[in-house]
Amino acid sequence: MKMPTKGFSHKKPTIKDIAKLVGVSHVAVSKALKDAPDISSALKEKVNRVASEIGYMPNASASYLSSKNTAHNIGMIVPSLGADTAYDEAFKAISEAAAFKNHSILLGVSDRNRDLERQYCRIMCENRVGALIISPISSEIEDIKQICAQTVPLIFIGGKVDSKEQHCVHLNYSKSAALAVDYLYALGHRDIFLFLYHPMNKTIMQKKEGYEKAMRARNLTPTVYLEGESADTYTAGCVLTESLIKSGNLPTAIWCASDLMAIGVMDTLKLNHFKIPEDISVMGHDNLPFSKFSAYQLTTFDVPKKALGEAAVNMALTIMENGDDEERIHVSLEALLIKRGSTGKAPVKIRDKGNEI
Amino acid sequence: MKMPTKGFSHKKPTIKDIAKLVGVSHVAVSKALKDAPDISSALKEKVNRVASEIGYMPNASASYLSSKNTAHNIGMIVPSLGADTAYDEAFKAISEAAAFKNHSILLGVSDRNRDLERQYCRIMCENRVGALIISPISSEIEDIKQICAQTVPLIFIGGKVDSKEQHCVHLNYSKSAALAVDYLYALGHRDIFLFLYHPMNKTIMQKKEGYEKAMRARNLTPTVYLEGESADTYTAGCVLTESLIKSGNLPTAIWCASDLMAIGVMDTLKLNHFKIPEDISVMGHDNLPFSKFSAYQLTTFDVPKKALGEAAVNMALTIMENGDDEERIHVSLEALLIKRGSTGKAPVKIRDKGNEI
DNA sequence: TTGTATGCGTTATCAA
DNA sequence: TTGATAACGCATACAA
Repeated sequence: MKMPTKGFSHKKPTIKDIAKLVGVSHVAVSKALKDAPDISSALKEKVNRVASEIGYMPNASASYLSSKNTAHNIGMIVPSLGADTAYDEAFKAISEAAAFKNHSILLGVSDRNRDLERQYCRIMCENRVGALIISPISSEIEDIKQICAQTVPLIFIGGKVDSKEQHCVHLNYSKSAALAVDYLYALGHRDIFLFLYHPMNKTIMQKKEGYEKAMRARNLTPTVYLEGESADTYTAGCVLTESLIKSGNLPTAIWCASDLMAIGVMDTLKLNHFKIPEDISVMGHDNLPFSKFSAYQLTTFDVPKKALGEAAVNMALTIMENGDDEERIHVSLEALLIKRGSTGKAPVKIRDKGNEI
Repeated sequence: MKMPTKGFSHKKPTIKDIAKLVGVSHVAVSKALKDAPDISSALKEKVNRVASEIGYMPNASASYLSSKNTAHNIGMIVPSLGADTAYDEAFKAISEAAAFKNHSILLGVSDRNRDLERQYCRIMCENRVGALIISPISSEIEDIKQICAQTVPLIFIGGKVDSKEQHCVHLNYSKSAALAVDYLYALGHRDIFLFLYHPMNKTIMQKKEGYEKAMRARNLTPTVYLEGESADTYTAGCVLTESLIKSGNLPTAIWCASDLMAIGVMDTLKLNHFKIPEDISVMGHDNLPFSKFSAYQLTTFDVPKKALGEAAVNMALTIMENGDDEERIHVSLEALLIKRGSTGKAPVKIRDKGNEI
């Protein structure tokens, strides 16, 4: 029989211990601790005093098990947390709102690994989180739905899922595409390329289709390049740009599917003595923290990360309080164009030979 | 009586349901599910088949309540997750190792708010995490210790706590200071400033003292500037640099306590037509993702974030498996100098009037 | 205003 | 190899 010196995983005081010390039943203590209306304030005071004296700490597992209606945690699964995404901000919004109601967040980073994502789903289910906020790594969500069915309500966030059959906070990326082409066209650009990366999920497809549609609507030829993986779009931007420079096939404007990719493009252009935006305009997407640095001044789209988190956590809390009824909640958010110094008027020589009507 | 259509927070299958269907006691099912040696493989197979058929999902709360020795989660509290820190990487290392053992991470972001930090400590305790990995916002950890005492073992990470009485993975920042001065001195710099920000916690103090000691050891005069807050060190870097430019009091090299601050410094210098590193060298600390961008090429210190997370999670898992014995575990990590283009030889005119012996 | 009895889902102990 | 029973800490319905 092991007896840890520090007393962990050993005997923590329970409401029964308090009950003994105060001289009442553990039921009275339970009620007193949660400030029930049918307990005398004298007893409440006594109970609370003794509780803090002996270092009583409620046991969330026991509480949950006993009263089945109140889950104590919220789950969240994201593909990444690092510089390439902005889920840290969404997490902060979620976590803060949850902490306010004494819930905590179980966070899993799937690292764009399907097996890990499923593993986290299972963990969340076993922990009976009140809701699982998930930005899936793919639009194929059948396996996720199957794992969590009947156990945990799902809230999908991000650009990959936009179904009326699921709760979701959806980011509309096709709108970004329309705005990007609009903006560059107004600056005189006719030769606009789009840089994408693998995998070709719904997020990327929306940008691609939105871009192609907007270009064709103006009688312009869409040109799409695809390179690299979502885990390292910076390098993809560098590689693409270098090959374009070599082939002498540069447009007057490049829109990149991610800020990091745009940074790679700008770095490569500058190394090759191109001026931004005088020679070429560059745009990104996501408004990541470094985009505003004066060395880049990247024109980009701000995705409302905080609003995303807030919408999601509100859904989660609603579900946890009122149950998950038939009706699916659906929130749609759009990115906002942030104009900075990386974009400017199209260079004159190019504009002259452009296909203006 | 509410009956949620989707069946959440309602009746999930339990081992008793499996027991009924298979025709054995729930105890046999419990054992079968965990592959106990004293159960026939025939029964195991049957049980597992039925379990997956009816969508059985273990209940971690019940499991924990029953067998007190195995906590199922690990807690983690950090001051921030965003671009100004690098805890996302540490988190990933921790989370991955934990998921491997079917543990999940309860994450709290204190946002450098003391009340929130305490709130999260309480939540972690109520959830009975097996260990709490915390990077406290201050070196004053008495309140944290008091809240968690007897309930949750603490593992301190980062530069703020370096006590033999606590488990900790400590980052030694004074070593960085020595290396920074060493390196700049070897490049010919004699006029080296240190830029710091509030609050003056242990992390900052280590850099300050290490720097001053190293400078004095070379008969150089230490010059320390203090500006802004940890939440926005970029602006602090800009402000400090502008005022130095105005007063014409620029050194040949500046070492900043954070990369973000160094970026602010570089941006401001470049806006004022200073060349880096020809006119002035700039160094940072932390090797954040943007430091390597070719527009900055920031010489900095890489703090071993992954190693930090790995050391911490190993401690946590050890404690969860073997209990928390008397002996405190102590790991010390040092940052590694990353030489890039933002530092170079001291400008000649300055070197001539420098105080060389 | 307080107490008794019962149950939540699982594991541990011991007996069969 | 399996099963009956008790226990984990707390909350609820109902009784006192």
